[in-house]
Amino acid sequence: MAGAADTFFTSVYRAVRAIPPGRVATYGQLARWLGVPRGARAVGWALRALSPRRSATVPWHRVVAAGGRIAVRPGAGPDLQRRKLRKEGVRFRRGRVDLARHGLQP
DNA sequence: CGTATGACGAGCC
DNA sequence: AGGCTCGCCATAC
Repeated sequence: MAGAADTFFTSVYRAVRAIPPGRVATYGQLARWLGVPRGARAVGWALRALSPRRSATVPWHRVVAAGGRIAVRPGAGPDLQRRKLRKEGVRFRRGRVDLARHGLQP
């Protein structure tokens, strides 16, 4: 059912939207969902391409790097993302998300 | 169509 | 533990 409009990017956004509040997913995990086990970087590329307007409709802050680390993004520090997650009740452990507690499959 | 890019990940030192 | 290198993938040019 993947039409021309249903690109990899679109799939990524849809997957990210499926992440429930208070939980997080890693880039690699999302890549697996999309059927591309080693496409973590591609997922990152998709989120990077997210326009400010679009980012308002995609819970990008629920996507973290392996080990619960906050990936370094261009033009913005990790503070914003940490704040958003914290607001959803996500706990941090030495600056990293506690995946055991907030991961998709706890 | 070949090269470069990047919000990654795993391995190695 | 912390930092560097290499591999992978989907776009951009």
